[in-house]
Amino acid sequence: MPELPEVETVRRGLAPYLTGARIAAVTLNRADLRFAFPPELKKRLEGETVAAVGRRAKYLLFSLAGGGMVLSHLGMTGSYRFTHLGFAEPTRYHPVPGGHDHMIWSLVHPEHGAFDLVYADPRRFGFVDYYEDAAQSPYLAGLGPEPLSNAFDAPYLATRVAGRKAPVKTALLDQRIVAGLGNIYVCEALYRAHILPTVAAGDLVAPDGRPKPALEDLVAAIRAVLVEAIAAGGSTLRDFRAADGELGYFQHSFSVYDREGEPCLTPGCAGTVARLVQSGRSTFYCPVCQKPAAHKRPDSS
DNA sequence: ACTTTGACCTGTGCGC
DNA sequence: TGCGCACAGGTCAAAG
Repeated sequence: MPELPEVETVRRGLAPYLTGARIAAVTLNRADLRFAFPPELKKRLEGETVAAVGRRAKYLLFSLAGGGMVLSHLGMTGSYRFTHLGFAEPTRYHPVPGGHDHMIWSLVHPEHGAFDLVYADPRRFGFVDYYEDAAQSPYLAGLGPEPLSNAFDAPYLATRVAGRKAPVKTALLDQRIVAGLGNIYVCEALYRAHILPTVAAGDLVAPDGRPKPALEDLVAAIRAVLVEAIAAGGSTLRDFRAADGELGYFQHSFSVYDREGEPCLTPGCAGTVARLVQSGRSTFYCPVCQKPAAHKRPDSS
């Protein structure tokens, strides 16, 4: 479910309540998610204070005042929510047996009082890990740059995909090349840049190693879709605060994703959105206005 | 070294 | 209304 914008939205929802909160108790309702909970997790967290809530790629990073760090990945169906926020009296949340509320932090915040943070994950593709030092996490090692950072630009991307025959769709899903994109936003970015998902990634690079204009378009499109999606997620945070709801999912409208058979939304394009399978994942695209890499932009001469 | 395929799980929506 | 099947936003390990 969650790609970079969703995880960032979760982070922004959690941060105001978690930062400065003391973790009074940790409840684990099963031994594992995708992987086993670290054996020391409960002991290390109880009594600690959350210093910051960060994000890297699709990972949430809870930094503790004592120096440790909790890393959390939401998998496909993971979500966080608060219960009892704003209640005058501390009230413990008791999950339904057999449900999907796998981890609960009972928190006390100087401003917000006592409340619970609940992690739910029906498919259990998510996981939680703990490190004394963030640098120890193998999940963070080897990740590509954040797509919204200055380190991610067309020349960088050109160096990473030069000579690669893999489809550009596949390359963009590779977290070592760029970190945080998933199936939806890759489809959306390729659509915006008018690039066919099946194009070999290396075809976006000129023989001299510099990015072709199409690759520059692609980088700009990636940035734009992410920025817009984060902005859309931000609007759901108001609802979340008001409704004590779930963090991890928000309604967002997509231009091509999951629109197979519907008309292409590009102005003047008469195409119909098509679906194909690449590396076992659905790709949605417009076969009319998305072109091979060699195409020239309308404004180029 | 590279790329593709299966596996991990449960829930949902569709066609029959 | 029920049943079976295809499919789901991610990642890792194994197989080609």
